Amino acid sequence: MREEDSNWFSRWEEELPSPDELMPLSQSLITPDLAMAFDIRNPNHHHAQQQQSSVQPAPPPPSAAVQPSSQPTLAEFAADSGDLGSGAAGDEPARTLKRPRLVWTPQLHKRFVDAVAHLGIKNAVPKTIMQLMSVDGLTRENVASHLQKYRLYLKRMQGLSGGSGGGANGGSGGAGLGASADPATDHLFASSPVPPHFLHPGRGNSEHFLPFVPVPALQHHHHHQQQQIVAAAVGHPHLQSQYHRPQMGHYGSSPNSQFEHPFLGRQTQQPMHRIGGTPMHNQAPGSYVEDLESANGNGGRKCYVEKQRIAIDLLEENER
DNA sequence: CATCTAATAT
DNA sequence: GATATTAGAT
Repeated sequence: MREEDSNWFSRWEEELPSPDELMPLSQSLITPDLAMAFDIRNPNHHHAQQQQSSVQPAPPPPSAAVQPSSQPTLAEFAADSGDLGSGAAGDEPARTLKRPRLVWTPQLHKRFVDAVAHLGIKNAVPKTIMQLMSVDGLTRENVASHLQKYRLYLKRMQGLSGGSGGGANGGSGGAGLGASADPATDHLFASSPVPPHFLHPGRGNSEHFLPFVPVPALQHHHHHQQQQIVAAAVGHPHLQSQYHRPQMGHYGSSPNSQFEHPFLGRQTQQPMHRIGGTPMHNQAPGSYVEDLESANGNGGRKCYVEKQRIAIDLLEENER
């Protein structure tokens, strides 16, 4: 028995770069006004690794409300200029904003996984996932696309860990680091632990937690000035794919730590710090999910999306 | 209309 | 290579 077996998990996240540390070198240097101005001037094409602070998916209400206390929004631009020479220039529908490619950072992906875990495979559909994640700028398509890939990843893992046991990587319990079926198909996915239920739905034990989440309507409160600020990480397709993946034969060590990317965005501002000074951190691989179950499981009864959303936020706070 | 899967485009 | 977008079916 190697302690590694139980250690790799407690540290898996610590190795992830924290948003603050990842802060590249821009972001808050840009004032909201600038960002806005930039936004309008963004003719087309990716090449703009800028993120939108308050991107309105469809209706662009001219609410030029510039909030001085904008959260760490990004606005990371840089060499966005050079479009590919030509392309479609000319028309720049301010109404049809084209957002930059979303970059799924490990943190963002983690939120995604948490959301799926909290919802249960059954309710984990693009729309609900997106809602639970509450990341500004995230669209249903973003999630759908990612979900599609994620499902394929899970499927592959099921195949490898189902039956033979072997070693796949750490076994079914821990999907994530250690070994992936194909290092060429999943990079990101390996950065987040995969709840066991994902691998065998209807197997193992607990059927599921959330029997059915009504998910009626999320935040439809009349006054919602909570313009989440995103921050979805966006970047250059080419720039980001510069790093390689020297991870091939790694065994119980630091599998992934070369992930360096933008930051992830948060939503509603939550100046809250630790809770009551109870650092109950270090959750075991299995207990991290259980914690959730108690929150929404049978004992907890049905909860509203809002609650779940909060749950995710808190969870992240704890696991940090 | 939302979702899923596969294929294709950027 | 990672995402986005599309198509066709459910």
